Amino acid sequence: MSKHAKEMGVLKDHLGKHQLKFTRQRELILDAFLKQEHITAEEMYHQLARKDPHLGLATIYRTLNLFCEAGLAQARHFGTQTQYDNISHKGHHDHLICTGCGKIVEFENCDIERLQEEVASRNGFTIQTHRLELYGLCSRCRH
Amino acid sequence: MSKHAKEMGVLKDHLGKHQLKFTRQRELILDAFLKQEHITAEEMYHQLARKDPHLGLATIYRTLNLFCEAGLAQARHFGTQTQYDNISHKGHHDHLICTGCGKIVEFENCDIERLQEEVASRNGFTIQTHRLELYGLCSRCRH
DNA sequence: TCATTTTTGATACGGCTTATCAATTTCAAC
DNA sequence: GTTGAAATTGATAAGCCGTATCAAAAATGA
Ligand SMILES: [Mn+2]
Ligand SMILES: [Mn+2]
Ligand SMILES: [Zn+2]
Ligand SMILES: [Zn+2]
Repeated sequence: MSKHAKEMGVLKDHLGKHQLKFTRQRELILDAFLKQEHITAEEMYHQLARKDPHLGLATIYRTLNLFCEAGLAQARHFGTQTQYDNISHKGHHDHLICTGCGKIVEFENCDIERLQEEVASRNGFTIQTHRLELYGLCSRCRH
Repeated sequence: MSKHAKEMGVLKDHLGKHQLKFTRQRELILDAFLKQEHITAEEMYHQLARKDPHLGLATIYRTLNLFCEAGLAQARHFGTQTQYDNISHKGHHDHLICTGCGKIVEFENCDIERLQEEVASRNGFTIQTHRLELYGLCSRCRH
């Protein structure tokens, strides 16, 4: 049984339901993706260049977006490039980002979430999504 | 005494401190900018085309970025284009954004801010900036 | 195997913003 | 008010990141 059997199953389910095909590239990219917490398309392109030098960047983008549709990934626009967040085994969370070294720390805080709902309803809004990112220096970079 | 004398003073101070010059374009753009809460460079370009058809888009971008450095504006990346937020007479705030009509509502919530600090320090971070955006439907768009 | 449909990879394109650079304007010193 | 160094402007090229295009290749299932 492969290391990522469960997620591979999620992907195959999604493919089956949408008349999409299971390809060598999709398998390769999923395997690499699941080893990461956050990764950009470009980073993955360079990583995978060793395993398959002919894998195109467009395929990486297409496939990571496919993972988003399948619920395995989520696109996050932190800096200039899109980070694909591996949410296969995680619920909702927000991020702390170090402006020094780029380190990303995940966190959840129900109190903040609840206050967000309060702010929204006070203004007559119904929240669909939100983004909360805290930018600053990690302990290592502060010194 | 002009309507925007105070902000014009802030701009002139900044110019003086940085060996920059006071130009007709900068005055024109500041006047238009201060009448808005949030505006994109493109929107301002079209608005000002009537007053000065030769005003270039690059000048608008440059000048809005200058206002950011002078502390009069703040760039916010809500959607595809950058919104320049008029903060000349406002403190820090976050935003509710309607995904239906694009309406933007500003809010402040010290409790959220305090919890953010807690999360950060618990993780060894010192916050420099943050972004909090709540996306959803306003009361009008919900019905 | 065969036929149909989807996918892939190379690359052109597009939206938004900044860089480039010659011509113009500002402004402080005469 | 002239002058001249320095900054600014406007037109447009370039850059970045991601998507669209399309012919060739691969996958599916009858
Ligand atoms: Mn994450
Ligand atoms: Mn605002
Ligand atoms: Zn760091
Ligand atoms: Zn609305």
